[in-house]
Amino acid sequence: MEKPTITAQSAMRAAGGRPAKVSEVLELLGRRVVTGDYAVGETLPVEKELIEELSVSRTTLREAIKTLTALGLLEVRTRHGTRVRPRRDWSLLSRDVLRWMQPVEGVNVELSSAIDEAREVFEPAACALAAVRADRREITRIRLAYEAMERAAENDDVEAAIQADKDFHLAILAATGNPILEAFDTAIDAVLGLLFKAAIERHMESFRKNLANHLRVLEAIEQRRPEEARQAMLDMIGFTRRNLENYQIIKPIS
Amino acid sequence: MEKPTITAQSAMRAAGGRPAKVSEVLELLGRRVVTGDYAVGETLPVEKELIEELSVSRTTLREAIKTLTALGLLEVRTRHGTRVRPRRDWSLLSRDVLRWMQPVEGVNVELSSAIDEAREVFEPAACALAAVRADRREITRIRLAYEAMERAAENDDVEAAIQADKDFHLAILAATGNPILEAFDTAIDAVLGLLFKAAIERHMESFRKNLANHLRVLEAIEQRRPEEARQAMLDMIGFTRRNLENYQIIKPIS
DNA sequence: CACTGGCGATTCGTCATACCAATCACCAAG
DNA sequence: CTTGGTGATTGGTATGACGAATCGCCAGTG
Repeated sequence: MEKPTITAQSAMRAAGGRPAKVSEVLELLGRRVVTGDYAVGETLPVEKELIEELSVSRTTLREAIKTLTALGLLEVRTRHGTRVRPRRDWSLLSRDVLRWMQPVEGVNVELSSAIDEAREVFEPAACALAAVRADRREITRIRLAYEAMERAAENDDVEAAIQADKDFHLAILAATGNPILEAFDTAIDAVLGLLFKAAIERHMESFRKNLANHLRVLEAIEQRRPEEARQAMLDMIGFTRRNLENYQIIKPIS
Repeated sequence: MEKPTITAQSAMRAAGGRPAKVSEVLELLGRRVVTGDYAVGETLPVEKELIEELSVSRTTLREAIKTLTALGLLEVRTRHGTRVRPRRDWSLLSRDVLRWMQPVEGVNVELSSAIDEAREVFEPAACALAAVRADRREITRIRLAYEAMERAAENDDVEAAIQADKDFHLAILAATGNPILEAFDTAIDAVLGLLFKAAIERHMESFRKNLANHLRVLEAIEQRRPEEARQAMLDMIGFTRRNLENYQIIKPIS
């Protein structure tokens, strides 16, 4: 029997405050899968073994596996066991999966690069849509996020800067009125935090310089100019990308 | 107690051939949620009631609910019951959720329009990436799909046409080398089938006219010309969109 | 020796029951 | 009216059991 590197874990706690055993098992097995402790195509130990190793009941184990199956990580076949599905079937936009794919500390360069590349594809388009469709409330949300960024820059508050920057992008996505594009908010929320944190901590000044780009985006949306909004976002992402590449948080486009 | 419109169900069968009760319950509850039988924010009946209504064990019910929770449809809180989460939390790229959102026959116009709009955003970009990164095997797959489209056009084979058209788009997505963009393959696979079917059945001639557009895309990718590939895909989607709008399969852009 | 048939072990799917912990509703005591 | 207790409700977990399909092994047969 193998010796998975992920053995112990932090005690997840549900809303109520209980230990929430299922989520512990879920975290543990989820990480083992994405880290390759259980390789793609490999068959996991049978239920009995996992029950003994994890010291949980079959009920708990099976509920955790059900969740992993729904996330596309596992595939259970009666009498054949539980196998790890190929990577392309994983729900990469799920918060849990994204979290498991990050190393314990730091960022997953491959994944972050892919997400950043995807952002370049759909965020400019999202801006253009937002410029056409955003209602007053949504525009206000974008503006508030921008103003929070300004305050954070003044106060040198890294945490607030990250949060406000994320909010800015999430508010634009929400303003597109397209539920499919909005599905990316998990990826943005889960990863931009890590990316921006890594970048801003290294050099707060670049965050300040980027404020002007954000303002251009905001004003273009307010003035209902989709093409300007698209271009402004494109410029902003280019600026950000150069920073992230310099710090080797993501790798350059091939 | 309410009377959900979804009460009976088709007998889902697992790989082996058994009834697969969990998937029956999953289908039933999933549809009730997306159709609004259980409205957003509403609390589902307690476990005991559902067990009696569905005539399944608690184990089976809970495993189905675990899956729905992983898909973002439900939220379970100890002592407070199971509630339907807001729509923006649903995993819209999941095959199951997409299927549940389609009416029993026909297409969901709102959803299809949103997916088509998203396609216009990322498929041209995917083409440009594919033109840069696709390896020989991936290009071959795209070409084979195109040739299958030609054959289907000659033979007036609607089913083959739909399948080949889907393959063409999926092959391009797979050739981007970006796992995030590839996550859309479920949406493409689940919805293009319905859209194209509805369109091609109405007018096979438009499928033939669209062949030239596909060929342009293929050749641009083979010749490693990203901008041409992007433009060709943009033209193709514009052509398709006009058709779909004419047949009122999707609604015009607002 | 090669093939056939069957028995038993394996493994996931489902069920029934029990107990726990947290919370809520309600009522009695002050 | 407030306080405090008390039981019912509800989801979380643990067990033990049975079923069905499959696989491996081995005895029986030609």
